Amino acid sequence: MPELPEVETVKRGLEKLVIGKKIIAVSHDTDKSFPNDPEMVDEFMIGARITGLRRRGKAMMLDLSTNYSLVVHLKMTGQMVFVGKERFGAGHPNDSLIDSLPDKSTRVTMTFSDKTQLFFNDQRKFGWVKLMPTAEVESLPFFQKLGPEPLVDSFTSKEFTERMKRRKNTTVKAALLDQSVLAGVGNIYADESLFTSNIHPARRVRELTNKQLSTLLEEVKDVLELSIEKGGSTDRNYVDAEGKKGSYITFAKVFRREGEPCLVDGTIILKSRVAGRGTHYCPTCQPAPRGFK
DNA sequence: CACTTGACCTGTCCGC
DNA sequence: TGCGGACAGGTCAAGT
Repeated sequence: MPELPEVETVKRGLEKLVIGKKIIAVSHDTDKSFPNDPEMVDEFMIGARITGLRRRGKAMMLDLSTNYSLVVHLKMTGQMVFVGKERFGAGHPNDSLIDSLPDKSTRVTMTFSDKTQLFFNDQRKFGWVKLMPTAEVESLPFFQKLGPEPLVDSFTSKEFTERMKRRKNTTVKAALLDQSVLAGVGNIYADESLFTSNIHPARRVRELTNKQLSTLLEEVKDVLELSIEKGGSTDRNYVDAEGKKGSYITFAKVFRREGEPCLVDGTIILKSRVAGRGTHYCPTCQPAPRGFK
């Protein structure tokens, strides 16, 4: 679920809410979500203050005053939601997700010295929160394999093209979703950027021109930036650090618009399966390769 | 090595 | 209403 813009939105929200707070208690329901040695937690997490937040790809780090960090991956259904002192209470006209936390999807609960709390909720239990020395974070296999950040200025279309061409025999959609090529693009923004690039998702990377690939990178950057502006996409589960939904999905041109008219030429948007994922496209704006069913 | 597929989980939706 | 199956935004292991 959460791709780069969603994780970035959560990170920015948490920066305003939890920096400087002191953790006085932590609990979890399954070790899968919080795979940490209890002694390490006691020594380096309890009593620590949160000093900063970082994002890398779709992962997020909460740095602690002990020189340890909490590395968080939300995977498909993870949420990091802060609950401050003001709650309306369930059933109140202004209630929201935060009024019912913790709930049955709560995997990790952190309590701060001012009695506010941070919840890691994750319906499907794919996500995790790992405590480790800050200096060791980048040695995790996940970060070792991770490609460059698309939104940093130093990332050029030349480098993007070279990296995409390492996957020249696969579909362009599979290459975009490959986090070792580029960090942070998931299913929504792959479909959206391929649409605005007029490239069919099932095209092989090897048949794309350098011009098409540099256009694709520009479209990837644009769609990620627009989505960050809109607070991310809420298709089902995603919420920001305050439990609020993102609005990008209402700007999506193809994602979840199957059966509706293309906003460019009115052709009905189709959905099929490419790279093992539900894939949305306009059959006239994005002509299919030969043999595509 | 490059590439594809299934597994990890829970919940929801759709057809019968 | 209930039941079975397909599907959901991500990654990883194991297969060819």
